[in-house]
Amino acid sequence: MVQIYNSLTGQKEYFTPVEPGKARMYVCGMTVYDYCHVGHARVMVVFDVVARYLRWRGYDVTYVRNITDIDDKIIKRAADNAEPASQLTERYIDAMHEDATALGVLPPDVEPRATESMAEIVTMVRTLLDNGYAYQGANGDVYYDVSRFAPYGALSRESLDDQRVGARVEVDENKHDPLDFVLWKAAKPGEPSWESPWGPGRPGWHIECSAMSTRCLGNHFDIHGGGIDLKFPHHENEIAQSEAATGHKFVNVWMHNGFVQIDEEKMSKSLGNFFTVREVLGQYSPEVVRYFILASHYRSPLNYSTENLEQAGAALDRFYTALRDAPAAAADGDETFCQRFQAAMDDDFNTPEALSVLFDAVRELNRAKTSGDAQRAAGLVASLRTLGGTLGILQGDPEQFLKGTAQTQSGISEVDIEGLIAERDEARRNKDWAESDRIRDELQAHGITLEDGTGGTRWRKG
RNA sequence: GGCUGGGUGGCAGAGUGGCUAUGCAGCGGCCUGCAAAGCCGUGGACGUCGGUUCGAUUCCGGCCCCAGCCUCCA
Repeated sequence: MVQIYNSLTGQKEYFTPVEPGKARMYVCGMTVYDYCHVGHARVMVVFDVVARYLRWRGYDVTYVRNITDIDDKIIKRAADNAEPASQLTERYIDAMHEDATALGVLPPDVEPRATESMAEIVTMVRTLLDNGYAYQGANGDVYYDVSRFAPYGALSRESLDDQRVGARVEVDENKHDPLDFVLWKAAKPGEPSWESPWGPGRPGWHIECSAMSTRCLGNHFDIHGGGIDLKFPHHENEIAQSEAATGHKFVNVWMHNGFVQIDEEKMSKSLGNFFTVREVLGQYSPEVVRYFILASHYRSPLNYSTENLEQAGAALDRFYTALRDAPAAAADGDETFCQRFQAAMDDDFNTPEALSVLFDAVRELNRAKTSGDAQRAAGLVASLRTLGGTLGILQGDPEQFLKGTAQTQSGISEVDIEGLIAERDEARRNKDWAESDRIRDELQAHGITLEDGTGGTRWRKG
């Protein structure tokens, strides 16, 4: 059985869906006013693996990942650019989809946008007002009254009083309590707005997720995920809004992935120490980035460094070297490795452990290849490709992966490489080892490594 | 100050009350013209102080240190 660490209870729990056989999952996606950075990539990859794995385990998964396409930052950025907000968001939504596709992230089943969910948002705000969980301030904004929701603080495990002690929120005379938060924000002149019973305005950040998730998945669903920085206040507020509005339990399992860090510090837009996905993909293949993310457990911090990216590349080289020259995958994989892999993944999606199982399979595959046991090798290839598939890796052509984008990076074309190899073959036939080694060194200087095998000489990057 | 997670061998990173994690790097061997790749073998670890236990890196407690949240942030 799959076990998942539930942030709400602070422990691993066996996954028991609301509806047997189904898994309904909502993940907080991006606010689209800029390019995705590696932190966003981590969320996308991590929950992509959760969805893939649950499907592989036989669940009928509905995966919803929203897009926040209206908020203060978007408005500000659009104003700075002197362009309509919608034009700005369209551009970054396209960019996000490109990044996701490059990283092998499968599209979610539903990708709702805040601006397309206004009816549900307004309805939910109205319900909260009608039920006495919200009030309208003198400035026209509608606020959630935190004191009315008794379980407030359950997710962050802090009482209201404790939170007020450390509160850094600005004093706002429109609010009854500093911890109250905006549900509906009245529009200032020139700002994008939507009609509502409280005048033209836009939704607060938290309400849109409550509205979109319950609209797409029902009042009560299985998994809600996002970065750990969303735990408070965003997710805490979602619970307060949703449960107060629907009267139902909102979410069973809360999943939060850890940060990407740089030099032991959180990568974030506010700190400015971030790398965008497209920057990184300019230097490393998407599969390397994906492997780098999965080589750490999703709840741990992930330290971004060139060294760690290089290590991810080296690990994939080993996989693809084993896969190269291997027989075609058999119909069935190896039972033992499959079980070990499943046990690792069942334990709160322990991808590092799962990868170690795959490495053990690699050793077996290399042995089988050496001993000429084609049947065994074919079974192991099947295991690697199927199990790798649930992680979204090892689906490529080995030769292509190992040669990489050597031509563009090393400044030497594939034709030239082949030419030099032919020259070196000639030298080797003449036992001119000096010339042979000279050519090999020359290629190595271009980042090309040669391997002399029984079937001739082959090359790879690295 | 409150709350969350952590501190594992040269690096990355899992895990376990007594038995090899895994990958990269190192060392020895096989293979090779020499290499590379691969295989075989091998060294090296669990922040600190106490406690529980026949035995703790693993459980409990104190302490130290790190990261994060408490304000927009994946």
